[in-house]
Amino acid sequence: MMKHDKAIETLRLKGHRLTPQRLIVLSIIASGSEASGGGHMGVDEVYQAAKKAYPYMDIATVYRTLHLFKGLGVVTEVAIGDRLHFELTDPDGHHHHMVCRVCNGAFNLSPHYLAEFRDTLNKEFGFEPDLENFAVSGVCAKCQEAGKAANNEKEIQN
Amino acid sequence: MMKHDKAIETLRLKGHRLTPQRLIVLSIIASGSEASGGGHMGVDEVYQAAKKAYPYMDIATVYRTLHLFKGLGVVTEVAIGDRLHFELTDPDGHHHHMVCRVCNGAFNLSPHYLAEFRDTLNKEFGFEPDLENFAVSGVCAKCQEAGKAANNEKEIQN
DNA sequence: TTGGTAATCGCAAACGATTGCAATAACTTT
DNA sequence: AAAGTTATTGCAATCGTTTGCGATTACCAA
Repeated sequence: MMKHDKAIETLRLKGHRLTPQRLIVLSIIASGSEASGGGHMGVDEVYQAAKKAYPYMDIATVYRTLHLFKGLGVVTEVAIGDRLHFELTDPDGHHHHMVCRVCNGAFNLSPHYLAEFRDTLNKEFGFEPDLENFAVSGVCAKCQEAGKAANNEKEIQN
Repeated sequence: MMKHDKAIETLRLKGHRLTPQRLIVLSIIASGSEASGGGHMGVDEVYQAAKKAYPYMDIATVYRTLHLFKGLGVVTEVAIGDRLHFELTDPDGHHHHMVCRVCNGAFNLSPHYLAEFRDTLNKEFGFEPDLENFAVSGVCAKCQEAGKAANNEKEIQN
């Protein structure tokens, strides 16, 4: 609710128009983030929900709107298993993601784990990394366990 | 030359067929990596070169071949400005990349800068990150300078 | 309240990348 | 050397995403 209104204010201030399409996409992302417990929403998920509220909604408009919101910092883009997902930007400071390549789960990662890495790249190479929207791919603890179990079964069968 | 032959051997051993298409793609990647000084090659770059040597070559075959090589560890995939690039895998140990989002330049990054990061994720979250093929996006030192200069000019004009 | 104008939209085409399928060709076996 | 098996290919369709374009519409000024 709070973030929602703030986002609308941001749109106005930067001279963007308040179209029904934008308001719908915004409210969907906002509700989605609440509903699924800090959940990211896939683009098609947003599109399907938006079409229900506004049947003429086009997928291109969804993409353009999400990119606009991303540029305004209203929304954060997360690449999950090479699809794009979006969530309301966390107002209490950005967080990053660990994305499991097996179950596609996304886990939050506090920025402090990256601060040192950024400092090193800065000092050693003068390179300024984009860490506002950082995601590491990998395998989460659960899927590592599941993987081990599966391997054991294979060994038994052989 | 060395790596080239080794790659062919790897193909054989894993039971993959030695087709002209695969040999052509391999030699293109090998020469490309030599030519442009450790350079990555874009997929279309590989495709165009391959078509000259073998006019029936299809872009789908190039993608399939590159993915096969990637799976065999012969070739390393690098995402540069959201296009895929490929290079012969460095036999002296993997290296990572810093990719400049302004000039699309790619700079090598020794794995030791990531070792600590991996350890932390492992211990704190049980998360095993994929760092074999890691690239950070950001802005390189040169483009930061250029950016500052451009901003100064703007200020003068206003 | 009305009209002007520029941002935004829906549509369709195009992008880079992937995939299904029937035809082909590399390897194995004899 | 010839035939059989099956991985691999070329082609075309499809995926998710982006872009060009003419039509629409949100906003501002009169």
